[in-house]
Amino acid sequence: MVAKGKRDSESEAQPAGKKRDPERTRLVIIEAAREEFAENGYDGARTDRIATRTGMSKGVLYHYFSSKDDLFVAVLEDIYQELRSQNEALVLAEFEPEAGIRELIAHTYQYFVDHPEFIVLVNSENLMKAQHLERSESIRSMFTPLSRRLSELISRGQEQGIFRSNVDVVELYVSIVGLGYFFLANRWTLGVVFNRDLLGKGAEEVRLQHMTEMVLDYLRNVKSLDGKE
Amino acid sequence: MVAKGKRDSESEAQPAGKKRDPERTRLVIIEAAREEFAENGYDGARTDRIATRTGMSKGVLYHYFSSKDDLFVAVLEDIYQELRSQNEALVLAEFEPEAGIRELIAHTYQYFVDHPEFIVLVNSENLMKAQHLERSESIRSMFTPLSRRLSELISRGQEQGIFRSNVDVVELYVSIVGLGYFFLANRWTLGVVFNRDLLGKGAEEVRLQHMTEMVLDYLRNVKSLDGKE
Amino acid sequence: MVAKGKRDSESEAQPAGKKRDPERTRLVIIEAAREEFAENGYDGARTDRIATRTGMSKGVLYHYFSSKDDLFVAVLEDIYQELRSQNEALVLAEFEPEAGIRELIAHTYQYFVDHPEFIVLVNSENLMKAQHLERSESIRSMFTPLSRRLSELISRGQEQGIFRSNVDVVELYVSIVGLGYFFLANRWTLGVVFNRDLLGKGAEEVRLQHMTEMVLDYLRNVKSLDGKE
Amino acid sequence: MVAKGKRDSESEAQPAGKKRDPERTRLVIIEAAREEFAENGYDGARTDRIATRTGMSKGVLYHYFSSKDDLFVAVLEDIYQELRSQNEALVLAEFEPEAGIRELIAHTYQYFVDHPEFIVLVNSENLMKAQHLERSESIRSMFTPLSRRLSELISRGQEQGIFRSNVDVVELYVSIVGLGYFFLANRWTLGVVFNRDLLGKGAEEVRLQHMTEMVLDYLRNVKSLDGKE
DNA sequence: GATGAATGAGGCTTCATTCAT
DNA sequence: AATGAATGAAGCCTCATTCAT
Repeated sequence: MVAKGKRDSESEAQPAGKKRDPERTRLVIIEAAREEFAENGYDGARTDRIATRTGMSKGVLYHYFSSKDDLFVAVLEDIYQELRSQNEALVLAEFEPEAGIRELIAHTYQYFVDHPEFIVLVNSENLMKAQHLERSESIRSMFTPLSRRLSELISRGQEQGIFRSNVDVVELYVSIVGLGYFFLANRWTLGVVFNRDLLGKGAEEVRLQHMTEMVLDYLRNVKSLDGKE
Repeated sequence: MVAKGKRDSESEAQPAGKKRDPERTRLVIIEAAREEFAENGYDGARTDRIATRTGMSKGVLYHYFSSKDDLFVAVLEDIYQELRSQNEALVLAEFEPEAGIRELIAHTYQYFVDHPEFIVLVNSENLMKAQHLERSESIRSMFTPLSRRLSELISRGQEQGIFRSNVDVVELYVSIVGLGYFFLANRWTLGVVFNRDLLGKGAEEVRLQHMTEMVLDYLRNVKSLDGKE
Repeated sequence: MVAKGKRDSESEAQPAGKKRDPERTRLVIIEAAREEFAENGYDGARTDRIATRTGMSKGVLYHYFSSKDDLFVAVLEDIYQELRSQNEALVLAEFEPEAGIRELIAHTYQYFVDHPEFIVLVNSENLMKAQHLERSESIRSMFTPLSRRLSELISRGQEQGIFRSNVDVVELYVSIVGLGYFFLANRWTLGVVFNRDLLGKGAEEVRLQHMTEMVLDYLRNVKSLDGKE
Repeated sequence: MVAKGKRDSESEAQPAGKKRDPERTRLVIIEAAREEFAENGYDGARTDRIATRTGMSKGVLYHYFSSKDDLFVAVLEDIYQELRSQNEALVLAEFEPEAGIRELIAHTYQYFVDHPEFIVLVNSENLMKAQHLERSESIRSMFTPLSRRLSELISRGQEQGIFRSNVDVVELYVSIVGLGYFFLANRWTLGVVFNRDLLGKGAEEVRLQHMTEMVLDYLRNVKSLDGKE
C-alpha cells in the first residue's frame, strides 16, 4: 500500500490499459478490504462487498489471500506500516524538545483524523485480542524505533532542564495516542451522553489543543520529583 | 441490571420459587446478552448463544425484545446506567479538590478494569455510529449531572488557587476516561507493537499512576494562564 | 430408519397432518441423504439436493446434523443397522448346515440387489478409509453376532461330516459377501471390458447360482485337509 | 503409461534435455492425474492438485486434455491397459491347469495389491455407471483375449479330468478378481465391523490362500456335474 | 506453447427471525 | 407464555475452466 507510490488514487477498478498486473491487483484488493473492514469491522465486513469494491470476481480474493482472516492481517500490516512511515517522516531530531512533542502529537492526531479506518481496524483487532497481529512478523516491535527517537527527544529536554525526569516513554506515547484516539473513536457515544456535537472540525481542534497542553504540562512539571506521588 | 439489587447472582435460570417473574426474566436476558455482546461484539454475538446463556428458549428472547438490535439497546442502557450510578456513588463534594480528582480517576478506571464489557460494548456502538444510543431516551445527556459535579470540584480548586482556570470540563472528563479506556481497550495490539506485556495487574497499576499524574499536572499548572496556548 | 416400521413409504415429504414431528423429520432427512449419497457418493452428493429431497429448507439439515460428514455417519449407521437386522431375521439355527449357507448367501445377495445404495455408500466410505465409521460407536463389531451364528452353523456341518474343518469364519463371510458385492458394484465396467450385459435380472441370477456353488464346494471339500495347501 | 517403457520415472518435471516432448508431457500428466484420482476419487480430485503434481501449469492440462472428464478417461485407459498387459505377460499355456489357475489368481491379486489406484479408479467409474469407459474405444472387450486363454486352460483341465465341466469363464474370472478385489477395496470398513486389523501384509496373505483354495475347490469338484444345481 | 490470473457458478454452513404446537 | 423446529437469505470459500499476456 505504502509502497509504490500508487496510493491516493483510491478504488480505481483497473485503470487505463486494463492489462493484468498481479502486484497492482493485490493492492487493489487490500485497498478495497481496508475500506470494507473500516466501515464495518471484521465481523461486519463482507467478502462479497470487498469483491464488488475491487470490481473483480470473488474468487480473486482467494487467489491472493487464503481467507478473510488472512486478508485482514494484510490490511493491518498495511495500515500499521503506513502509520509508522508517517511517523518516520517526522524527523524529531530537527526540533527543540517541546516543539518536537507538539509535532509528534499533532502528526499522530492528524493521521487518525485523516485515516478513521485505523481506529476501526485496531478496535476490531483488539476485540479479537490481537490474534491476527500475533501472526504477523512484520508488525512485532514495529514501534521500537519510534520509542527510541522519542526517548532521545525527552532526554534532550531533560538535559535542558525543561522536562521532568522519570518518564516512561511507552506510557507517554500511549497517552499521546490515547488522548486523541479515544476521542476520535468514541465521538458518537460521547456526543450522545454529553449532548454535544463532537463530530465537526471545531471539536477536533479543541481536542488537539487540550491534549497538547495536557501532555506538555505533564512533561514540563520539573518539580513533581520531590512530590509525594 | 443495576436496579433492584438483584445483580451478582448471575445467569441463574429461574431460581427457587419458579414463579413467573417477567421483570426478572428481562434482567436475566440482559445479563446473558451483555456477556455475549461483550465477548464478541455486536456482529460477532449470536442470538442462539444468548438464549443458551439464559437457559431459556430463543422464543423468550423475542418475546421480551423485538430484535437483536433492540436487545443491544437494552444492554447499552443497562451498562451506562451502571457506570453512572457507580459515579454517583462517589460523592465528590466530600473531598478536597485534588483528592476528588484522584478519586474520580481511580474509580472510573477501576470500573473499566472490573467491567471489560463496557469497552467492547461501547466500541461496538461507536463502530455503528451510536445508532442504538440515539434511539435511547434514557441515555441522552446522561452525564450532565456528573459534568456539573466535576465542575464544582474544579471551581473549588480554582478558588483555592491550586487549579488552573480555563478548564473545559467535558474535555477534561474525556481525557480522564480516555487515558485509561484507550490503554485497557488496546492492550493487545499495543502489547504486540511495543513488545511489552500489558495484560497483567502490574501494567494496570503503572498506567493508573501515570495517568493520575498527567491529569493532576495539567490541573495544577497555574501559570499556564498567561501563556498563549 | 429401521426403527418405527415407518420404512417402505419412501421420500414422502411430510404426509397428512403436516404437524411437526422431529423424530419423523430426522428420518426423512436420513432417507433423503441416503438417496443422494447413494446416487452420487460422498463427494458427489450435494446438501442442496438433500434438502430439496426432504421438501424442507437447507437449514433444517443443520438443525439435526452438524455437517455433511455427520449426516453421512448417520446414513451409514442406518444402513448397516438395516443389513444387520435383515441378517438377524434369518434364523440360521433352523436350517440344516448346507441349507443354512444357501439361505445366508441368498439373503445377503438379495439385500445388495434390493439396496444398491449400500454398495455406493460403503465404497465411498472405503475411499475415505472408513473415517466416518471409526467415529461411530454403534457400528464397531456390529457383525460379531453374525460371526458367531455362522460359526455354529459351520460346526454343525463339521460334526455331521459334510463340511471341511479349518474354516476361518471371517474369511468365509468376506467371500460370501464379496462374490456378490463385487459383481453388483462393478457391473458397469465389467460389462464393458467383457462386452456382456450384466445389468439385468438374468445376469443377477446366474451370478447367485455360480457363487453359491463355489462357496458350497469349498465347504464340502472334506478331503482338502490332507492336501498340501 | 505402460507403453514406451517410460514408466518408473515418476513425476519428474521435464528432466535433463528440457526439450519439448509432447508424448512425455502427456504421460507425466496422466501419471499425476492417476495419483490424484486414486487418492480422492473422481469427485474428490482437484485439477489444481493435478497440475501441481506435474510441476506444470494448469493451462498445460487443458492443452492436452479438454476436461477433467477427458483426463479421467485417459487415466482409466492407461490403467486398464496396464492390467491387461500384466495379464498377457503371464503365459497360461505354459502351465499345468491347476498351476495356471494358481498363477492367474496370484498375479491378479498381486496387481491389485501393488496398484491400489486401480480399485479406487474402477469404483469411481462404476459409481458413474461407466460413462467414461463407454466413451473409450480401446477398452471395449479388452478382456476377451484373456477369456479365451482362460477358457483354454479350463478345457485342458477338463480333458485331464481334473476340472469340472460346466464352467462359465466370465463368471469364474469375476470370482477370481472379486474375491481379492472386494477384500482389498473394503478392508477399512470390514476391519471396523469385524473388529479385525485387515490392513497388514499378514491379512493379505491369509486372504490369498483362502481364495485360492475356494476357486480350486470349485474347479476340482468333478462330481457336481450330476447334481441339479 | 505456456503461464497463472481471473471468472462465476455453486459448495457447505450460519443465523436472525418466525411460527406451529 | 414458552418451546424449538423451520425458514431463507446470506456468508465464506472452492473449483473447473477460460483467457490475457
